[in-house]
Amino acid sequence: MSSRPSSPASSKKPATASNAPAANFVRGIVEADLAAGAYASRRWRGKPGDGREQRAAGTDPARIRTRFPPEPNGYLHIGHAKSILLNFGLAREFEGVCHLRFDDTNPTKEEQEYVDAIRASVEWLGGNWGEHLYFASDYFEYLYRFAERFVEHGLAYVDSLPAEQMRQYRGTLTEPGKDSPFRNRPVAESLDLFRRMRAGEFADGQHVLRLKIDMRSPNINMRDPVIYRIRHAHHHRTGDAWCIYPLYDYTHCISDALENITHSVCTLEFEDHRPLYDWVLEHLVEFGELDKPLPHQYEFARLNLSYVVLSKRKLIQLVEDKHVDGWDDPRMPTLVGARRRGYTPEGFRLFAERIGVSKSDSWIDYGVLEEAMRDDLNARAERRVAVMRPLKLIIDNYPSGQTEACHAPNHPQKPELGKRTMEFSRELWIEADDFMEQPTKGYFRLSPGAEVRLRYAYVVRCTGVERDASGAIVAVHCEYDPTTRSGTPGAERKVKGNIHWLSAHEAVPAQIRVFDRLFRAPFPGSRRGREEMPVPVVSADAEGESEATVEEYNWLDDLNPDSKQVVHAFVEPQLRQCQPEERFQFERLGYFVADSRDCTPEQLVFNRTVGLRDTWGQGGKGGGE
RNA sequence: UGGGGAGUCGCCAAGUUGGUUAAGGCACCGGAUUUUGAUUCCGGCAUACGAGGGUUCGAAUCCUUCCUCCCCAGCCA
Repeated sequence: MSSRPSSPASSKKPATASNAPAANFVRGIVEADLAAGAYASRRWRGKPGDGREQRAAGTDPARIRTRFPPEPNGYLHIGHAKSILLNFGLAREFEGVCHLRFDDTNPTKEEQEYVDAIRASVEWLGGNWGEHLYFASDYFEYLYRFAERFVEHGLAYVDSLPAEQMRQYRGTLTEPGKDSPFRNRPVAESLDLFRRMRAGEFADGQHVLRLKIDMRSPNINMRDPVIYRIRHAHHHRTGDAWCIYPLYDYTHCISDALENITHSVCTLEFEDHRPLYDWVLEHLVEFGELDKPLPHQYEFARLNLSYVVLSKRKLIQLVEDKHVDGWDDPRMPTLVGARRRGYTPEGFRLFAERIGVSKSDSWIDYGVLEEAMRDDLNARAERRVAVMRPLKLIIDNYPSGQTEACHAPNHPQKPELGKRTMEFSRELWIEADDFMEQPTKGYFRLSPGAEVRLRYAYVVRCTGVERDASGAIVAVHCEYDPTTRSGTPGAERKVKGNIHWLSAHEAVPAQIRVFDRLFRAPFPGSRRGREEMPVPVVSADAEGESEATVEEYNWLDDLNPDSKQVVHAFVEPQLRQCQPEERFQFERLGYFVADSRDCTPEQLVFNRTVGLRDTWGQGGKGGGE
């Protein structure tokens, strides 16, 4: 970029993300596959099916098929947004289809409530799965039948080793495992046992079905992975029809194949599972159960965001220990939380486009997400006026009782959005931050003797302040210059300071909830990124999803005690007509959204989505607040 | 010390059949517009591609040694 090609045209910014997607390795793979016609021969009968069922049908109209496969055991979060946008984005970009598939093979963890919440969040983000809403539990019969095939071919066996012993037989990262004594159980016996497992003759944990691969493989996933376990548990969709449930590695690849998925995109930690994914599918082709071309798995780096925790365990703890007000608390990194906060699907799309997709573990600064939201909101949100910390301003030379209409554009760059009217009068509310009795250097708002423009109205000069008995300022006095009214030739008069205001007689009270990051450290629980680490190392559970931080002390110690403030503000009267979830920019303050739960015409409640960029105080806190 | 991955500007990230001056975004720094200290605009911003060797007329791209980080030992996904 330091170099400057001679071509003048190239000095212009390229097209925006939306119409010129950035290159990434997954797109590259899809393009190459398409160019080679790798998936052109696939047949599709209109719904998932095995090789024989698809074989009879016509060509698959979808050029590629991807899928977003959540387990319905919790709420989706910002990390999932990356995956959703990638998978649905690829489908849209390449004339394909993206399926929404619930990976519901563990009945003890999954609930209908979560499938509903997940559907709503994916839909909100713009994921359009059309007819293609599927459940791994829809494939239980196929999975069972295929499992019998593996047993029949001598490639699976029922193991009766207790869990603890099985672990010992598995070996370690550096030592090979050894064969289970049940490994060479006769096919007929395994088949009989497996059928009786299904029939419910055994207790949980008594037997499992394992693939027979290689106990000495350096890849632990290939050391005879368990593919079925006994669980006498009620499943949210299949009820009590089954008491044996297939495991992820066995289920996922087959589900992909049954659904004609071409590109199965998942996160990095599954790289080691890919050989197993291929092993299972290749054998099913040999058995005649599936046809080629087979789906392929590709892995990308999951999202890590500074100042945010995304592990399920931590999110649950935040909610259960009441550090937040629920899963949709605007401070939560859940999609329901982000939505309530006022974040937009379009903002997420912009964000996803900016961070890209690669295989290197990376940490995205939270500011990148905020900037993406600002960019989206700036372009779309109508402007309104709110005064968050009201201070009375009295215009001594303006007749008491007189009012006049001022006109404020709803959007400075979009005149077609029209204007709204604000009543100007003698007594106004201004932002307490917009007055300083003893201004610091560089401050160009109101101070004794200083001039400032009241946006869309007049230039005023501060003449003094009024105090109460304790000496606290209760009002600021000023005089206006009648020749400077906005929209008249006199408005040419330029003053540097430009502040917003609300007429005291028409200002409407409103509650505004101001949120800051939930954590004050960039990597909660880690010493990284902190100048001082006085906190001693505390325990960290071994549990947790793979989140890239090593926990060196209690992550809860990094909670930001001031992440939520409730202020009693005033807003302009037309806001009484706002709809839940309607978004605005409150001029000079930031972007706000009418709270989806609590905002009513009688009691207005707004959430601050994100502040405006503030280069004055230079620093995250900004000049305001 | 087994296997699988990754290391390109402060943060992301293109680029890898080797070929003149290493895309782009975000951040940052200037400057111009501006009735939001916002937006917009214009300009700047890696002799450098984890480190060391080597091959070559020429390497981020090939070879080699080394270093660092991430993932894997659930009857979770």
